[in-house]
Amino acid sequence: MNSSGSIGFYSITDLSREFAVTPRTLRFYEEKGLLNPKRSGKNRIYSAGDRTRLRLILRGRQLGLSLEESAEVIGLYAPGTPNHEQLHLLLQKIEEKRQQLVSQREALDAMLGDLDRWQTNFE
Amino acid sequence: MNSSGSIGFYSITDLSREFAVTPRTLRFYEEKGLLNPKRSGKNRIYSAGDRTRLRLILRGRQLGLSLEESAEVIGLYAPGTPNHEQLHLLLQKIEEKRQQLVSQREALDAMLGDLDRWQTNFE
DNA sequence: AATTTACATTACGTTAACGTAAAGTGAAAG
DNA sequence: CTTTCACTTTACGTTAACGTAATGTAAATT
Repeated sequence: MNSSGSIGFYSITDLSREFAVTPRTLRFYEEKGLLNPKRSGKNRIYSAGDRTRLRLILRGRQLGLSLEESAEVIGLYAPGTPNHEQLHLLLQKIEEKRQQLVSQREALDAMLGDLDRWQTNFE
Repeated sequence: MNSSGSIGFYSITDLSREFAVTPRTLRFYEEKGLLNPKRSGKNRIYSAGDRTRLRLILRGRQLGLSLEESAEVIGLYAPGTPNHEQLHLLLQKIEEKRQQLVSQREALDAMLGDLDRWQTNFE
């Protein structure tokens, strides 16, 4: 059943195609507790919520979050309504990553500086 | 001989302390062809050039370069005078990494957007 | 009925960048 | 002389995030 089931639900290949990851990746995320699709017999059925969750995981990946970190962030939205304690933790995580980006930018500048100096002043 | 040898030369612990890496790391970089210290008997003696090279490697690491990529960039300065073909490759590498940073920033924005939307519009 | 498709589970393999013993050497210090 | 550094080499171990078979099954297609 290729992208056919009732709207709002997806098979494992539906999602893997949409997000350009392998089914193995989705099963792996599930194994790690990041996704929890329903089952139709043995087959996995992903909801719109699962899909959004996946999007967040993959965005986290782009940012250099580990799956464990993504699990932390995503876990915030699992119970129901987010509470303030949890939101605080989330903002912390994000600030952390922002700092990393800044640090990387600095490293880039420094590296360019080094290379310039080396270029005119080799050895 | 703790940081004593003639100025401009360093033992393995000297460098590992200065750059906050373990001696193992320096040996590993050597094994991978990124460093080539002289020897005093069996002991490694690092020159100012080796030290600069190490700084570049570690900057590359901060930027998310693999050791292989760093090797590529650093290799440019190995023979003697850098040639234009090599400099072109270097600029390419750097542009690549800049793009990655941009992409990460976009991912960050997108993620913040998602989270905002989810916050007001949960599940 | 036979084949293909789409999925499943189990489980071993892979890569990067070191960590971590284990065992040995040469020089300096007590 | 013996202990202590500061090193060395050799080599197996570790973690993350999947890849890659191997094998099996239910459903749809031919």
